[in-house]
Amino acid sequence: MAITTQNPIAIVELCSTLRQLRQLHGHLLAAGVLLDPPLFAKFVAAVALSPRTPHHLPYSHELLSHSPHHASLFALNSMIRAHSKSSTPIKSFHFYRQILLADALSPDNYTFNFLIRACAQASAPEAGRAAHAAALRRGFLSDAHVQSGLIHMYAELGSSDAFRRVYGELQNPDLVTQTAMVSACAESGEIELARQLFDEMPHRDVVAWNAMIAGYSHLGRSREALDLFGLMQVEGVRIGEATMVSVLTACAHLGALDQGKWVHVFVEKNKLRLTVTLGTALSDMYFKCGCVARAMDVFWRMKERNVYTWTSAISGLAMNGNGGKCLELFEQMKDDGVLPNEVTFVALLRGCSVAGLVEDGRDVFESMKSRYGIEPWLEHYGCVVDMYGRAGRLKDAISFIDAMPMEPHAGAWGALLNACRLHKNIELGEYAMEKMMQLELRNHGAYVSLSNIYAESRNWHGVSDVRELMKAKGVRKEPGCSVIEVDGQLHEFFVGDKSHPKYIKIETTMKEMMSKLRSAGYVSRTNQVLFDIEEEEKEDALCWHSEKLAIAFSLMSLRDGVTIRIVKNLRVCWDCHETSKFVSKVFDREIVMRDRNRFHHFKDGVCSCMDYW
DNA sequence: ATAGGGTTAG
Repeated sequence: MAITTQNPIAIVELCSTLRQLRQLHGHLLAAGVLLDPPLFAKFVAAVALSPRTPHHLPYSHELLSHSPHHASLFALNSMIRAHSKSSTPIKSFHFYRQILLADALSPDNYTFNFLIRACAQASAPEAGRAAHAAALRRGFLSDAHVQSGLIHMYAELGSSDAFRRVYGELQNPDLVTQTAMVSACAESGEIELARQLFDEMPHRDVVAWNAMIAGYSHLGRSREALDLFGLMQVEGVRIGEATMVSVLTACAHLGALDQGKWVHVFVEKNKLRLTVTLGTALSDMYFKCGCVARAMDVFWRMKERNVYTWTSAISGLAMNGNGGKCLELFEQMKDDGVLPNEVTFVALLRGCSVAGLVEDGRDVFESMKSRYGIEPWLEHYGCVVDMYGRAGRLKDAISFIDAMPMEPHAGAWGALLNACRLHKNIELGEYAMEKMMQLELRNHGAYVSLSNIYAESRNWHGVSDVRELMKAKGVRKEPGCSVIEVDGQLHEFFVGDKSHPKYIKIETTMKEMMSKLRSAGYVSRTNQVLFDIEEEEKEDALCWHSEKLAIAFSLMSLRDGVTIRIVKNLRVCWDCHETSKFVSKVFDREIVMRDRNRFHHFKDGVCSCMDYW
């Protein structure tokens, strides 16, 4: 590496190994650059905050402890800041004490801001209250960023009363503080209050808009997030990278491909740099819209990829049923020197599961602990159960559950139950259901799965028993909802929904569609279709599942050859799945359907899931 | 010289 002393700080960013950092340090030392205290402080700060080096934090600590006379307030504040974002935030207090112990130094507003954020990151209420008290004692509570930090911290700690009190005591809250309050209210679920505060703000900058948009996005209220983004453009607020990230998240959640593409064009037209965060959000949006090729294209165009980027891609491939590619990507991730985390393994195991790669999956699960020192979560166990079950190895699945070191959760039994549905094992299915109900009485998905097991084996008594049970336990099925996008406009359909302005035409189209499908050999299995519907509606032959309504509407609205893209909130039922297969053949139309778990790509009468889901 | 908002899975 060629080293100049022109801009030592920028070079820190380029180092990706501890050796390179040491080398750089040696060169700067030899050149006498680090004799200048401000530059030394900057160097330490850059090392501490350098995101690319795994050992940057201990190394910056080492640098600092070898030159105590250089430990300026700036350097120590930087250490507190760096730790506040790390996995060991509580170490911030070590540097806070160092400031207190140094005769020539005393903490300032920056110190407390970072310290308070460290407490939030550490979820440490006692430390947080101590930092709050210290900031008060030293007179820094008038600082907007300290206020903002406190509000953020109490929101993070789940203490709604506390952040309201902090905010309530202020006479004239600054823009920064108001924004923190909006964000805190949204985070604690009080989105309406957040919106009210937001609307009442005399000035709203980009950050305030982003906080509000992210608030909606976080609660899954993605349409409101996009609506607000529209308003933001009307007001002429300058749109930046962070805005785009929030908007892309909302698009991904909704499966709003047209709007997502618009963002992509915007990013390119305005020459926004494809940073890790923005690139990841963009690639993830394409994955969640079922556009694997575009997603991978963005992925490989990125200059830098971190664990989020890789995990998003592995998970995206798994969702789209490309499990083999997941493992390939995992190898490339390792070659790139990026360490996987818990979430990466969830994605990988799901990939092995959908691809039926049982042996690989078992190796992956084993390597988690042995090679990466990662303790599996309940989710990981659930994935493995799903993997065995899906492959038809129900015995392996059940003995895996029995061998779990902790109490199996409802998810593990749920995975087994789904496997029993796929492989038509009533006896084991009933057992799994029983176990599941001891843990989670209100999981409507379990009831539907069990009912489908009965239905597929024509056991009508079983079906009605489940219905009775649901009624007795007061379990209500979440209403099925499908969303499609036509010309950038989102259309939402519920089960038996007749509220769409063009419903009459939808109904006609639907009838024509179904009769064409029937003459092509489609046979319905009404028992399953009707399970989700209320008793009185059962008689009504026109009560269609939301995805069927969405398909009929697409056929009458979309030009020939345009892919139908549907996002569904629940798992797709057998009948709608069958219908989609036939539509793809009879109407020569590709359908991409995202359900609760995965994607179904229908083409020429075949689904990418090979009828296993 | 340092401060706010955002990314992954379920």
